[in-house]
Amino acid sequence: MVDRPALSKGELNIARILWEIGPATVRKVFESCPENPPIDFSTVQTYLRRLETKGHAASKLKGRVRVYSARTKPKTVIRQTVDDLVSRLFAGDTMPLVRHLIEERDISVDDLEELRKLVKRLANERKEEK
Amino acid sequence: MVDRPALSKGELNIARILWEIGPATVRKVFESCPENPPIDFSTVQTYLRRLETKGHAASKLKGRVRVYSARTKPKTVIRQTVDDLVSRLFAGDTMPLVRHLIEERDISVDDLEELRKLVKRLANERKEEK
DNA sequence: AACCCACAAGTACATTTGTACGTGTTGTTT
DNA sequence: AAACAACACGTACAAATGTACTTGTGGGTT
Repeated sequence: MVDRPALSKGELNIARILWEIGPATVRKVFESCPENPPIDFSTVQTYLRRLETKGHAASKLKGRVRVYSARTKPKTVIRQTVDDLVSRLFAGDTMPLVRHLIEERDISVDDLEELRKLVKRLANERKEEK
Repeated sequence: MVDRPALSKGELNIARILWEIGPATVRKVFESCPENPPIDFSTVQTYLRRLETKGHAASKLKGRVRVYSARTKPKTVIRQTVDDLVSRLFAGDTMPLVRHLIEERDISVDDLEELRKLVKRLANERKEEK
């Protein structure tokens, strides 16, 4: 498990697109970027290059174009990023963030219901582990 | 509601300390920093200065020392930071992060119980709103 | 053949961030 | 008074980041 350098905000945006659309040329990624804020083709190119440098993407020349693909899974990067956030904002404690999310951000009734089930399931799993 | 520039990781660390210990001199803040990794007194000083520049802290000379105090509440900064994270990692959708937190990070049985109550309470509040 | 286009690859550059040093000033100790 | 300690304040500087331009090359078009 190599420890890759963390992704910056900009890099992360591009990585997300790459995860979403799968292996793609710079142009494809570029075209998948949101219109706003506008971003330059070569900026995308730079981000992809940096992603590769950091080990989060790989690329290969196919004919005359370079095709990039993700080398890290969303889950991994998400975990790293969230770990980082939790440690910085809440001294490593998970619950305050969970509370913040369900209290401060609007969660739909359906989502609440889903949460209820999820909590229940986890509580059960815990019981069995014992 | 002024929109202050976001805090960098380092600045956030210092801001957290300031929130925790309240108005304090550079030295106080410095002494409240974790031993490890070691940080220089003047690094702390710089962070505090930058926090002030960005409007997140205020300071006043008391006699010969400068006393810094937070100008933004944890809640505000937390909201901003989490907003940012959620938008970058999950395209603005809250639930995936909640799921990640309770599934991927170890939550104690007690915390699960607390969550259960919290969800219940919120669900009730929702019902009454209607 | 001459020209144009798309793209790779390298380079550029201002800003932000992490980290710290140097200088001057003012109380404190010898 | 001389020496020192504790700070404020200004400055420094490398690395990371956001953003983009330039140059060269090979295929497609006129």
